[in-house]
Amino acid sequence: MPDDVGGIAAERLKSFIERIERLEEEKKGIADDIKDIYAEAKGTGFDTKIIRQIISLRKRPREERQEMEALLDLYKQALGMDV
Amino acid sequence: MPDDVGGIAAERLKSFIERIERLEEEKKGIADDIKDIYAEAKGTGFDTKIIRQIISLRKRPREERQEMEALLDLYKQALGMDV
Amino acid sequence: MPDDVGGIAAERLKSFIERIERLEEEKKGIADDIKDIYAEAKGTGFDTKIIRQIISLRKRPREERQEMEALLDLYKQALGMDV
Amino acid sequence: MPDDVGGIAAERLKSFIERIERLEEEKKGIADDIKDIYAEAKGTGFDTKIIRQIISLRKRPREERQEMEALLDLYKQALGMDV
DNA sequence: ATTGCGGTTTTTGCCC
DNA sequence: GGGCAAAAACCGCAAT
Repeated sequence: MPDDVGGIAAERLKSFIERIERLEEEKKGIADDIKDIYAEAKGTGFDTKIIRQIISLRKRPREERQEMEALLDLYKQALGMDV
Repeated sequence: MPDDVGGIAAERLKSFIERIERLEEEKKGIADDIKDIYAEAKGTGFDTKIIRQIISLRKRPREERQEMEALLDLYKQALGMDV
Repeated sequence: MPDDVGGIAAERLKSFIERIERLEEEKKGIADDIKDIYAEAKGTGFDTKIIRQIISLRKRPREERQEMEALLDLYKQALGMDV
Repeated sequence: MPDDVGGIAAERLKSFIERIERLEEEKKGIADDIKDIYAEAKGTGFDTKIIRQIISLRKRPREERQEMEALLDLYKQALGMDV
């Protein structure tokens, strides 16, 4: 562990932190852009919640999705909920 | 809500989603870059948990100042001082 | 607006705040109990994520649920996703 | 995973869910009580937003102290001081 | 009255 | 798998 605070380790630490902070700002900028698009979509009449669902679904492998649905059905059945 | 699925609304929807997905990829790319830096820092011997704490602490003062200002404004408002 | 800080208004404010804080503690206690049950269910082999979905579904009126599903299908269709 | 839907697992699942739902109702009840107090405070002339801020500020020091202690521990750890 | 916004709580994903 | 940070859903408020 670099413990010579006055030496090079402190510099490195500072550098790491600043690089991370810089990237986090960029990340935040993009997040804001995404938010803008959702707002625009909403303004056009779309339901943003559904859009989020779609995007979420497109991320997951179809197989996994079906597995979760199957499990959900199973639980519903066990509870006597309408199948 | 645009319900002519085959028409222009579908195109718009597709466009929105693709724009969002594109930006999310970018965002993920940056998140990965950040991860890499943490890995590098760890490889250099730093404790990433501490680095996270430091970054969090550095972020807080910024937010906190804004919050305090907001509270001050609220007090002014509550006291009937012109805003 | 009660602005006589030294008078009864300050007392009332204090009282409100303490009552709220007391209730928030209770609320947190219950939230912890809920967490415990999820943990127990998980320990018994259940999938907590699905349980959460079930509970969420049981909260919503069936009609509303179907509406959302219909909208989701519509969007999927518009995007050419497997229907 | 217990898959004998008709058997005891279904009973257990049902039991877990009902216990959770019961507690969530209680929690909601308390949340409503809190809401009522805010309403009462508002009716008395107080600004609820300010009250929320105050409660939030009062909560913070508690959490912050714990956080600082945790950070201190981390530093000790990072410096190789026996934990 | 309706809708957008801010803040709070809940859920999800991630790293260890 | 358990704890922690980020994202999303939810709710009350305000402004129009």
